[in-house]
Amino acid sequence: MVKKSGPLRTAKIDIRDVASRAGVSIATVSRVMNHVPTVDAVLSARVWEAVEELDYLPNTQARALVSGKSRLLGLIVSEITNPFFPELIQEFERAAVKWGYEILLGSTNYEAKTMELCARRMLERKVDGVAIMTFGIDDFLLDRFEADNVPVVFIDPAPARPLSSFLAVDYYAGIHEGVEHLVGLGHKSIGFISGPRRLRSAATRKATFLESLRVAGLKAEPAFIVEGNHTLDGGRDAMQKLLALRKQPTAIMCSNDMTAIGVQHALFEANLKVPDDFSLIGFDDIHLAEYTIPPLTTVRMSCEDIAQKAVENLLSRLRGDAGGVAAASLVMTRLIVRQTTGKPKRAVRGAAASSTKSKKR
Amino acid sequence: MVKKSGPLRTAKIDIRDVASRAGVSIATVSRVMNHVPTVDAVLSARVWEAVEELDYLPNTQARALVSGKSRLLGLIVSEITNPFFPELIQEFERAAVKWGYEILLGSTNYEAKTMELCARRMLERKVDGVAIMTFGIDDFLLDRFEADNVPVVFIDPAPARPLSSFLAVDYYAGIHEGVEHLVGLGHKSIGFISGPRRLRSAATRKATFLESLRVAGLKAEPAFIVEGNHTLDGGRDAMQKLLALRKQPTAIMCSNDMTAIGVQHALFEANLKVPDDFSLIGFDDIHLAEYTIPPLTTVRMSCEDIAQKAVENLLSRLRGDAGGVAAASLVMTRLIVRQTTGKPKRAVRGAAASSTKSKKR
DNA sequence: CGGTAAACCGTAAACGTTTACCAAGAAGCA
DNA sequence: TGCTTCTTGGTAAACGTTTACGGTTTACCG
Repeated sequence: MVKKSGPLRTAKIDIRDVASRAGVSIATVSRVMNHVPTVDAVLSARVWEAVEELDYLPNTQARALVSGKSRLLGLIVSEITNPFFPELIQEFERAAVKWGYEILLGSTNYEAKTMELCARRMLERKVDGVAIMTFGIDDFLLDRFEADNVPVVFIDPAPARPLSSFLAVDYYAGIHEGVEHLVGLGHKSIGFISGPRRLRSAATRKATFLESLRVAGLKAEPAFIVEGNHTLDGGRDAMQKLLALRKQPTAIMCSNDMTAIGVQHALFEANLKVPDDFSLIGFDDIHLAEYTIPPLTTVRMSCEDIAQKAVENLLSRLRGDAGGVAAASLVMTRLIVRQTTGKPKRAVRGAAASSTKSKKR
Repeated sequence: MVKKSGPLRTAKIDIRDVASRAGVSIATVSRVMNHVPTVDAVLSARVWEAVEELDYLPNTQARALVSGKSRLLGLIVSEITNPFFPELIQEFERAAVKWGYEILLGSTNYEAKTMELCARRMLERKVDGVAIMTFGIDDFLLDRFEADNVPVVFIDPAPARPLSSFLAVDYYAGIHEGVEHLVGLGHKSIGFISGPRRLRSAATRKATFLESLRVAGLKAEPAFIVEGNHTLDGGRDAMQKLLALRKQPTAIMCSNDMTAIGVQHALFEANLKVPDDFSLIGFDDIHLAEYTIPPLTTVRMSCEDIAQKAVENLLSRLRGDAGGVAAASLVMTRLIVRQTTGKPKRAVRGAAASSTKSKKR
């Protein structure tokens, strides 16, 4: 507010300006700014006053250069354009700032080349830790992180390495619940649209689905398992493949919600109804899932949970709590029943029309 | 690849290591890394070789500290969770990396306090320029950017200031096209669901809508103009308000696509059909718009265009091409007709059922 | 009242680059 | 051959912080 501090110099003000205005040394200013407790209260007050008056902002790069800590956390995701990730990013950032960290974002678009670029940026900007929320990473990149002593956390099991750790997701709970729900409704042939092959978590989801089928006493029809890529287009295309089949499943589970929305669209174009003609279950429970028409039954995986656990994991290792290699934290999943699941057509006995109306929330 | 370089030192390698391995001075290494042309080809080759062998990555913060350029562009958006922004961000980043820049992301969530924090981060990290793609910013923050000599670009007209500039969006073209389309179908009372009041671009969209109505010879019914907030929930709530009205519009235009999707949901819940009971037009044309059920008629505003123009604007001013205050570049909008618009119920003469089927793409 | 310990603060040396300036060698010209 | 002019590489001084170290003051105890 005080403007008398001079002729509004265009030159940026630094710690020396603050020091001289407060009548102390730069070391003291630094200590005050870093909340070092051993500085006298009156000096501290003078410093803060000077900081206010001069609108002083410390230079992050100088700080990072000498201290060796950037207070930056890297976050590498698959595709920022898939709504699941913005939700994740938001939570991750929230968790990070709570501890005084900022985030550096990277999006791989499922390309190894881009992943390498992202990793390189993270290294160059000297992030203190990295969360990798997409497919696996080449070993030589992990070597680099290790060489620079930066901890890494993955989603889903990753190769055991000195500085890397992972978050375990209990896919089984939710997915199993999903097929049980379908079986309970009378479905006997259930299709699955997977994610991109390279994405580890997608592979796990598919394997878990297969396992659930087995447990439920159904056997998998290979033709009903088709590969998607976690996008709207991929879901649409995959469903079209399924529709081209002679014999078709009566229900479809999808590796993520975007795929399911693509499926809904394919069905709409084919003039088919959900859940009358096909039952549909997604995965992730993005906010949008509540808003599709009809609202999507899906498996919820809390991205808040994931984000929090990821940064906690990273930070605890930064504090030297070590351990870390094994992941203690388990992320839960569970089924959210909305309106894309119903009895299969062929199984319908009497009350055919009423199945659409069951608005479970 | 070559591992003989020593016992895999955990210490990070710096420019000195490269220099000594290549048998040159650090100045030469620096020159090589920065592609300064006056360095001898054979030395240059030796340096690159050493860089390869040592996996050397320059320290960005040291670089930035001394050169005064961070090669970082700030991007402040409203809400990362609104799919329009990820698409924007992706394009912005693409454009930035093309010129060797990286981006620092900030999301305000429509809160002035958060905006201030974002701006502060940008300043601290010493971004070379900032694009502000959300509501206006407090003057004192602009002062800070000016004091630090960092150029700013806004979307939509902003106060004229030495270092700030803006992108002009031709809202009128698309929105006018939208109401003309509706009028052509026979609609006479058209409602509008706006964005958050504080968002300048939202205010402009609403004003433009009103202007288009006037031009079309219709008069605005105040009760049909309701405030949303550019989210799914906001759209749903706003539509519920409209549905509670005694007399209702036959068509609704929305300030963005998320709002329109919320509206579709509200209509679905009320067991009303689009476009039979209500025609609906969105704004933005996010990728998802093609996938709603039915697919959304909307006004396209190319975020690729916006992103490219924003970084070009920033970079040209960084290069000192100056000028800049006035925005030469105009971003166009145009209507994309899909399946949420049709004749109003009351105006339907004979072929009522067929209107749904007109699949224009 | 003298001496020791504790509490604070300032000086200066890092941190890893870029870059202005200078020196040395090569090449061209008389 | 000797002098000038390029060319090219190296030396060293920044950049804005943090922090180890040492020095000065104050407090406390005998």
